[in-house]
Amino acid sequence: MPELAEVEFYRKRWDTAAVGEKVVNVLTHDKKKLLRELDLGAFRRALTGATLLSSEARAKQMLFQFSGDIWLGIHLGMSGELRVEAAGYEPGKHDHLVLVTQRRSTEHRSRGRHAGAGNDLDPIGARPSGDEFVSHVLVFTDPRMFGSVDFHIGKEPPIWWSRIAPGILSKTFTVEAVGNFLQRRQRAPIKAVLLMQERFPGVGNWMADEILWRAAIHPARLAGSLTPGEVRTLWRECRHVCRLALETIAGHGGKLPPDLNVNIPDTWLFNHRWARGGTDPKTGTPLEHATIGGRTTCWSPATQKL
DNA sequence: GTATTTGTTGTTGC
DNA sequence: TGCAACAACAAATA
Repeated sequence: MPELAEVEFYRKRWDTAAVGEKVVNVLTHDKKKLLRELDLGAFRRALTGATLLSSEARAKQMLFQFSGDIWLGIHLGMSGELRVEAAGYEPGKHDHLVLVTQRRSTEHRSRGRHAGAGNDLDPIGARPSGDEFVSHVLVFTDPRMFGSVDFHIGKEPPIWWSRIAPGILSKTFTVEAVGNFLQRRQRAPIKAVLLMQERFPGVGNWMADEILWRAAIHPARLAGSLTPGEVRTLWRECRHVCRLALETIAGHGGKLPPDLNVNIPDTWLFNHRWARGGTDPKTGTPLEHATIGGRTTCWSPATQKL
């Protein structure tokens, strides 16, 4: 599931629950894939006792900063999720990384931009009922194991973090930059080009379809065939969809109901694209599906023409 | 049993 | 060289 806004949603979940808390236990399994790059011993030793200071999401990646110059990077892959469980949670089959965190229930949390939010952020902390400690279990679960975990020690964030392309909502994401990129990829279908993270960081399969649908551009059009007007519309809808998705999906302080779709309006393609016999919410006409750029693609033939 | 899946990387060939 | 297409990764779900 996780694209730009879902990643931000999951980041907030961990951040909201556990910034200011100290890691008291690190549980891992699966050495083969997700944690393949890691020295598990060093990883557990370093993280145990470290306090979660802050976190950030960029594109589809997250970076959690801990005390002691420790950084934890997470990519959710195709099926990854971050959850927060109560103390005593028993990790399941696909819980590949589990951090047990703790703080004194009397401690005040100083937490940067969340300062002043207080205990009401934390349903467990809100009722300490005499307990000395508040505890959370941070779970990274990923059945398909396309995700990855990176561990880094240093004053600066890891190098891969700084190499993530500037966001679509940043100033460097200009019409010109988009136009130039589309020219370089002129022989590829626009759908495939929108999935390229070096220019459209955070855009995944459903966001690409949503953008093209709103821009009224057929996903199989070759990138080089777009008129200057279409390039401008595409640029605008990239920004629009990113902004809307972040507001709608990630804009609730990590407290959305578990079903991420719940607050997404019917006016989005998102809510119609998977249904068999789904219809375009703007025109009521049937949607079409095909594999374009190697991925399942949904579009509205009534408004997106070849 | 078959086909499908919201991501990324490495390989192959143009 | 640069770009485009595709297989592979793994496991759940329909």
